[in-house]
Amino acid sequence: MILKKKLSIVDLAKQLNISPTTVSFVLNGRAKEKRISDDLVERVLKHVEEVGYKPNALAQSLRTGKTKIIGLMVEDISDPFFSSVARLIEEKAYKSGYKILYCSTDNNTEKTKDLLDVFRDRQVDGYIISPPEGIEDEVSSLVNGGIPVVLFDRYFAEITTDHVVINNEESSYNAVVGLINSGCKEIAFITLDSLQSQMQDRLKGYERALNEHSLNHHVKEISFFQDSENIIKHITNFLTRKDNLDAILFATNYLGVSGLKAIKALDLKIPEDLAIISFDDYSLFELHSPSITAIAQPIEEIAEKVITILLNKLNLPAKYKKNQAIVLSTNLILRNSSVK
Amino acid sequence: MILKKKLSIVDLAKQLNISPTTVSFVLNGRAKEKRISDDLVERVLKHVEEVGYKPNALAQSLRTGKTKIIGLMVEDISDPFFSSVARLIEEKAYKSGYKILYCSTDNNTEKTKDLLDVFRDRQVDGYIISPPEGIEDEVSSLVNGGIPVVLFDRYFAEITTDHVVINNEESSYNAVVGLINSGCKEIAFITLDSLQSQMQDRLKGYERALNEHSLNHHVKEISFFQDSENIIKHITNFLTRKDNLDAILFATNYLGVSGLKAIKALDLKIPEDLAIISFDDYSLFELHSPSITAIAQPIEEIAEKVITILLNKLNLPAKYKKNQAIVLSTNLILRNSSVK
DNA sequence: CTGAAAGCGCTAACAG
DNA sequence: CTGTTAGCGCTTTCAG
Repeated sequence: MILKKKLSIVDLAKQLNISPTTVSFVLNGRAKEKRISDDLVERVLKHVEEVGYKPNALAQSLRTGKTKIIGLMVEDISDPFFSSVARLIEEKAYKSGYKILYCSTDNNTEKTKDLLDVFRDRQVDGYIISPPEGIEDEVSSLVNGGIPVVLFDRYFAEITTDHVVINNEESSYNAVVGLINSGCKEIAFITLDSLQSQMQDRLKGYERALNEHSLNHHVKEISFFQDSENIIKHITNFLTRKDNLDAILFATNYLGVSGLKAIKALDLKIPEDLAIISFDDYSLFELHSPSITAIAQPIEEIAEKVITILLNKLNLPAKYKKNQAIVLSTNLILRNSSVK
Repeated sequence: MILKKKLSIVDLAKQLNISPTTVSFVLNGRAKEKRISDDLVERVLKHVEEVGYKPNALAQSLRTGKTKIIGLMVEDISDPFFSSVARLIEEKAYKSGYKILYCSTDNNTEKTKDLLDVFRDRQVDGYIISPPEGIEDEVSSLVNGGIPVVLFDRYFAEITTDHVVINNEESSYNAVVGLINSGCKEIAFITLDSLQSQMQDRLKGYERALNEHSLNHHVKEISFFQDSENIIKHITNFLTRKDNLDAILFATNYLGVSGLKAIKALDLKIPEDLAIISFDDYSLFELHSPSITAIAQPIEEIAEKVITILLNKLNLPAKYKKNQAIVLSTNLILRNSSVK
């Protein structure tokens, strides 16, 4: 079925006794424009079909400078939030003829810089990035170079970029207020020791809610760079030291999962001993006993916005597009873990 | 920091007053071989560093026919099993200088064929595929064309390929025997209506165990192509009709998750009313009440084998490599859901 | 309407 | 040791 020998456009031209130019025009749908006879067009198309000719995308890219490849850099593709978003982005990208070159950054600044180089070398047409700290300069220079970049999940306040994020501050504010209303007084916030915008905003929301109600702050910042084993240890330690807590808000899904494991090991009752809310929803939280209240991100909307903005930029000259900062709303899914 | 203007190897040569060839040789580490003076080598390297020159990977690829890109096709990147494997593969690939072009096949044969075309057009150097049914011919022609392909999770018995799978039959056999030993008599197997090898093998193991103990078969095959909503409905319906069941083995993680939801909705007690075992472990199963016994796949080993085999083939001429069929063992993690 | 020819940036024979 | 040069396969300008 599939031919061994790779045909080039020149081969086709020879076989058809016409010039490569003509073949190229026909293939690129510029026949009308170039006033090529319908007869010829059909003959070319038919022959292309017959011999199963496929243009060499590499040569095309080298010539046109366009690769039809989007570079997707997420924190960790095995995280359910990121893999779900990636899945949807992929789908929409393929529909528009774009392929995805992807990688996980591990939130590692140096690794990410290397990866950006790799992507640049391969001349990806556009970037979708959930950036780690410290790559402002690299992103800036991409943007200034007129290359489409969309950040998501977090962004850099200092530089102007397209980005789509959620209303992090409001989301954690609302979650904490919910806990307060259900009678909690000593509410902890377990988060990452991260300066990334989304983490800082979640922290702000938590603090604002507590301040408005004159409650004590209990913030536990966990280092991102460790395995779940260690995260559980740190949470366990925190919970043991702070034995007066009556509620916890987890800043990410995997902190939530690790937290649940710690709580289980400590044999604490949810929500009696500890009310729980976690950022990011997924099946685990629904099926847990008791079910876990979660701040669900609008995954589909995020993916939709990200890819729409990017495709738009890809198709229109840079000058016509101004940057978009999209802030989407989360959905607080009330379950049994947060009501005393 | 990053330069706007793209430098070519010819520019460098001019600036250094030498020929592009020399620059190319130095850059490709063939200086010694070509007996280029250490002095010159250093001068070139220094200059390259200074001006921040990066070769154009596209041109390199067009010239050499190598892209240093691996095409990764999984069933669904948002599935925790596949995303975990993908994560590990990615990491190892990058370490060897390979990038990953990925896509989800949705188990859709036509879509996969298209995707294979796309990958071929982009001249990926090698393929890692968890194949849907019906792409034997395409895989064959790739393999026959001398292109490195490694299948995983499933394979095609009819064609010889490198692949890494798990001992599916034995795994489900052992799981079912476990259920039988703990007193279960009416054991259901909830699986997909799939002819893929891994599904068929899991079914075989189930049937063999039942036959050896002269127990009744209760197989429910669910169509792959529907959302989880519908899967839950089908499972609910099945459980309602078959109200004499005392155990279920789920053939995949998401069937397991859907099953748990159905069971919860029906208010059945695990393991009293129904003992449960599911293929594929993850955090949900450990934290569930009761915790769910799972057949854990050796994710790291799978990724390790897959990428090792592929890199090997990539680096050695096809003739020297014979195909490897790796069968890895699973780990039955006994938890509370399977002991009556 | 069609063809010749000039590159895109790189590699590698081949010739000094 | 180093330079010239011919492509890899495609697009596109410019001339018919």
